[in-house]
Amino acid sequence: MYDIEKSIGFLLAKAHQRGWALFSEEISRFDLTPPQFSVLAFLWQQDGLTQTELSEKTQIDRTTIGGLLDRMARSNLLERRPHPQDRRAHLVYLTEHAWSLEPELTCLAHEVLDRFTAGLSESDKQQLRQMLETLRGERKTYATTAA
Amino acid sequence: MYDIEKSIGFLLAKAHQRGWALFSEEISRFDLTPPQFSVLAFLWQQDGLTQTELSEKTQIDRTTIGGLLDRMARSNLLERRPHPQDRRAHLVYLTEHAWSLEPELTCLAHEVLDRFTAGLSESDKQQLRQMLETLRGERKTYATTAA
DNA sequence: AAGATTTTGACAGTATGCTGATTATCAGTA
DNA sequence: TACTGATAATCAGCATACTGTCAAAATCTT
Repeated sequence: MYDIEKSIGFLLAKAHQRGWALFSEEISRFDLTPPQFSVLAFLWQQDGLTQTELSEKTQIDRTTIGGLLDRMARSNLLERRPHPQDRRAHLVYLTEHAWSLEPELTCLAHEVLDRFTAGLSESDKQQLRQMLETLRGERKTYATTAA
Repeated sequence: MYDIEKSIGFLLAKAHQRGWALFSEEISRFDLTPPQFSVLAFLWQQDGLTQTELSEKTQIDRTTIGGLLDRMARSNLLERRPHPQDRRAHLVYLTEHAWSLEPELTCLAHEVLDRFTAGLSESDKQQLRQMLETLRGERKTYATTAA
């Protein structure tokens, strides 16, 4: 017997599904999707990365992030500039428009997250974060500009 | 500032991503995907459901489960039979082949889950299950044959 | 019974997310 | 310098997952 309803894999998928749905509903008016918001959030921290670097930071597959950046460029959120030293690579930069959205979207993301996790206490949330980090697995650490 | 790396939504997505990858790797030799395994697990519990009932139980979108069942039928895992009372509906039944896979796949799923959650204690896992249930949100309860 | 509403499943369209192959370029080596 | 291997990004192909639309059939209402 396999009680799928009790399986952490299944529950993870369904919790993720609900989080995605809640967040999608809120950010769709900005023509954004949850992964696109993630990319924005990483680029707000640091701009001018290659697609491969962005792929490693966001843990989004190289081939997936290609199309994702295409759509974000089409929405005037970012642009690709040639890499000065490497003609194979592109550097990804946010547009003024993307920068201007930062305060509002940051606030919105916090609100939605609070609503999503309304059933959990602060210590629950901290424990959950740690457990999810554990499940996420060990990853290479990447040098940050400001260590 | 939005620290996306600490966001429960983001961590949920990445933990889910890793669980999916681990499980995929193991069940791909059965030509199965994680959602397809979920459908199997629900059908092992109860057979002969309509697509809509199955969609509600598995929390997989009506339109998504259509194609999913197509592919599973193509792999000789299930078949659709006409509903005796409702000519719009189909009843989904597992094949002998699907039934024969139950012991092996159940065992494999437990193994992979144990490996996935190796970093967590038993009480951690129980807490995590409860928190994920909370995040998953309240759902309608469906009558089961054996209440 | 006749008309309105709902439900079931299909289809089109779009976005993620992956594998595998390909092209262009870079870097190291004989 | 020419060859070899590695790397950056794209493309094709497939499987989820959702929205919206539709036809057929069931159900409710009058």
